[in-house]
Amino acid sequence: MSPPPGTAPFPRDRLAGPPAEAARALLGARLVRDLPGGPVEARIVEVEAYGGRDDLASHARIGPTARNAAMFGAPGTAYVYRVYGMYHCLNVVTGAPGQAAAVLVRAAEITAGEEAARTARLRAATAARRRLDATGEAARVRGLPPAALAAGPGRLAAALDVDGALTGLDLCDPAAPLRLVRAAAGDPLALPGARVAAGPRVGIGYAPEPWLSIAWRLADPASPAVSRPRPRGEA
DNA sequence: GCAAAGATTTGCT
DNA sequence: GCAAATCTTTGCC
Repeated sequence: MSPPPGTAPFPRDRLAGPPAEAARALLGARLVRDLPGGPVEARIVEVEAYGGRDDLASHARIGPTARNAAMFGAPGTAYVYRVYGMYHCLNVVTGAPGQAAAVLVRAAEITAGEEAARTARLRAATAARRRLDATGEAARVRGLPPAALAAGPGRLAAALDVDGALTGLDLCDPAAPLRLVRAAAGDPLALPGARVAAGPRVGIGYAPEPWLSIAWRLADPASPAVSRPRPRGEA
C-alpha cells in the first residue's frame, strides 16, 4: 500500500549525487522521529555538505575508523557522532557507497509533535547539566519558542532524541524510528528555482583552502530556525 | 599510555 | 565577545 499523503519516503537517488546537490535536496525535506510522547516531524532548513576522503574538513579525511564507519555505507545511512563531549550531530550519508560523503543536518523547524520535542530537549539538557543548574535549564527550555527547539545541530539532535545508537540506520526506510520524508506539497524550498542562502561551513577552522571557504552550508533564507551566524551568500 | 582537539551551546563579562 | 562544560577519538611517545 502507498504511504499517506505528504509522507512519501525520501527517494534515495536524490542523495546519490555530488555533495552540494544532495545537501540542496534535503532542504525542505522532513525528518520524522518516533518518540514515547508521539511522532515528531521536523522540516530541514539548514544543512552542510561534506565530501569524501578528499574533503579535508570531513571526518572521512582520515579514512575509515570505528567512529566514522557509517559514512562509508550507502546513501541514506545515518551517521551520528558526539561533539565536545556533550552533544550529538546527525548526518545523512550521500554519494556513492564507499565515497564517505555526508550532509550534516544543522537546523529544522518542528512542524508536529512540539511537546514531545520539547520534552526530549528538556531531558537532554537535564542529563548533560545534571551537576549544574538543572532547574534553571529546565525553565529555560520550557520557555523556548518553537523555532528555537531545533535551531542548531546539537539542539536538533536533542529535540529528536538522536544519539549514537541511531548510527547506521537507513533513513530512507519508511519503517525506521527516524526517517526522511519528502518535502510537503507546495513547500517553498521544493519549488523550482527556489533561492537558498549559502556560506562557508561552521567550525572547521582546522581545514585548509579550498575546503575552509567553499560555500557548502545551505539554508532557507526565510526560516527563523537557521542557526547563527546566518549564511549571507546566495546559491 | 598520555595529551590535545573537536562539524557546539550556554552563561558570564 | 570569551571561556567553560565534558568526553570520545585521534595522534604521537
